[in-house]
Amino acid sequence: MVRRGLIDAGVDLARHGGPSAVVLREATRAVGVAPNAAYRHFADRDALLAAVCTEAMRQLAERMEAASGAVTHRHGTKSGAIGRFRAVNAAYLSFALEETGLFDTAFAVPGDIDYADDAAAAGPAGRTPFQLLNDALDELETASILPGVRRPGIEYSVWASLHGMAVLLTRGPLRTLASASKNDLTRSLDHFILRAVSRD
Amino acid sequence: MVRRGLIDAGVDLARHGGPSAVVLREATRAVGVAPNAAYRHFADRDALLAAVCTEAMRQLAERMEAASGAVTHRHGTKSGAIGRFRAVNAAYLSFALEETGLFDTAFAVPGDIDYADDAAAAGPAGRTPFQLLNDALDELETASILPGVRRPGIEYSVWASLHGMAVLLTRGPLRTLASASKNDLTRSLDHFILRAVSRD
DNA sequence: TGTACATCAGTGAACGCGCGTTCACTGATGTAC
DNA sequence: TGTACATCAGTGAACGCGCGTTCACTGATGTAC
Repeated sequence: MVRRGLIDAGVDLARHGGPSAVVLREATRAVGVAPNAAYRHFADRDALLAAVCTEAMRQLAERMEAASGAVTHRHGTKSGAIGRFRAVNAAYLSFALEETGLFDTAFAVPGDIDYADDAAAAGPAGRTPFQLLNDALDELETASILPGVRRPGIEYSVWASLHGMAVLLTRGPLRTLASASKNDLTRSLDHFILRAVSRD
Repeated sequence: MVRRGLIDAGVDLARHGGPSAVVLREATRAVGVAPNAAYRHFADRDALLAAVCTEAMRQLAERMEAASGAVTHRHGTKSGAIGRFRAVNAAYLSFALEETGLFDTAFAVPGDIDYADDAAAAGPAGRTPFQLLNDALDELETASILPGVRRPGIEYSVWASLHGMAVLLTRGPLRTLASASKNDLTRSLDHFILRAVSRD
């Protein structure tokens, strides 16, 4: 199916060059089809890009679900809650570092489109990255690590911390740091977040 | 002077459309000069863009310096330290929200150029945004609010939190929120950061 | 079973666009003797 | 004081590029009667 091929080709372009590398003509070239054939499947270039963005978000969700699922401590225990929270955070950052082009693309939804359709941007377990972060924070609260009064809205602050470090380390002024230094900074951020989120 | 005019025109373009709007031909048009005249002053389009980026960073520094300077509490007091720290953080976020194009551009230095030249990217008091954040954190430590053991490297975590919120609110999935909601989120982040940074 | 017709994915050629950049040039300004 | 020359900021015209998109089309597939 050409439609699927164009999206896959777009993802491949995005992986190496970010959202601006998702060039309609190049995607059709990869599929081996005439440039205008794309218009059978997408209204225009932005519609193709939107599909690629959603797919990139889905791959991020997949990574985060896998990382969370790999933590075997029982649900509701302190170690399980902390373990899953840290795993989800670490997966977000490692996806950004290892798949910078896709990470950028996941957040480059064109035009006025708001959140990508939740179902399309979710991993196999049906959860989006933002939902997975919320799940982990809920479990921290259940395990009495995060006080209930501080729970509402804290997902946005945690998300901002992760996202900002991701951007600074991959496209921002810290992008030229050696990877050992980058690891130091992500570890330091991990402590920072845990401290902001934990009961004293 | 044409050079200065091209930079100013570039800043104007960046203000409305971000770094990709810094189009060499458009800048020469604004100055009223032939397109190739730009090559008397810049090696190529990236060199012009780099100059515009540095200028954008300088304007951010200026805003942060002004915000910090407006806090009148004495240096070294707890209220002064907290006041300046919060002022610097708030200035970073309000610059991002009010001058989104310039904010993006400040961090879009092209090619392999690392930090912009510190002197060129500093405000009237000679401090860059990153230095101003460090100054504020140093004062928090002096005022015994931030324990010394936690001081090293914490600037990166604070920076990441601010930067991430800025990106999410201006270009990311939260960009469509009403400005009242955006204010709630920045206030919530303020508490989050203060908690991570304060002695228990 | 055969004929007529609609549907639809893909073709081939072309379009206009604006970009960054290069070329050979002009004309004003400063400087050496 | 005048002449010869170097410097340098800007001109005018043109280049190749690759893009997104439109046009009229072909040919295979399915369907109604």
